Amino acid sequence: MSKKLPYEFYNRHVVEVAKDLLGKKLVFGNIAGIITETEAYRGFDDEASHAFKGSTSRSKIMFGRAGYTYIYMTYGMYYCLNVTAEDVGKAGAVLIRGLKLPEIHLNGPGKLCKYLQITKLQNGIDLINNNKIHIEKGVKVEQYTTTPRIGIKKAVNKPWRFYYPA
DNA sequence: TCAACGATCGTCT
DNA sequence: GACGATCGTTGAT
Repeated sequence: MSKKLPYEFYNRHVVEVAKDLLGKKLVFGNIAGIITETEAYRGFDDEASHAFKGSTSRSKIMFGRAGYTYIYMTYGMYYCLNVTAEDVGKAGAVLIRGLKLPEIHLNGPGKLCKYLQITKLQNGIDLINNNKIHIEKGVKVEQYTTTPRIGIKKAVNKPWRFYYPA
């Protein structure tokens, strides 16, 4: 039996998906860790989202099916790992900002992708039907903290960042 | 074609 | 607390 999270987990409001991803187990090839920090980005009603102004060659994956990787380069130096959410036509993505590994706690999306060797080659991977790269049921999260998102200049008041002490 | 900008991070003050 | 590195994406010519 598979422990992979089903399509129904991702095909919900992106804020709900972001909260529920806390404590889940991200499997990325030979590396696996617990997700400790996420941020939600939503099309149309979220000015800070890449998808706010509609679908582009970069953001079109956010408008597609839920449960896919969305990876992009930022500041010319770092990649960021996202997981798409919500139904086809409704853009949504959850930025994975923190990951707890047995040997190290990765804080920050750039460091996380550097450590996991994530590049845009891994963009658009189906997490529901992939045995190397997917997300599984993890640990129970007793409580978590909600704050505004980090590193953006638009929609700074939206409390769509979630994390818990690991 | 081209110029401005950015969901970051390490380093310097 | 402030700043520079570095380059793909975007929207304007």
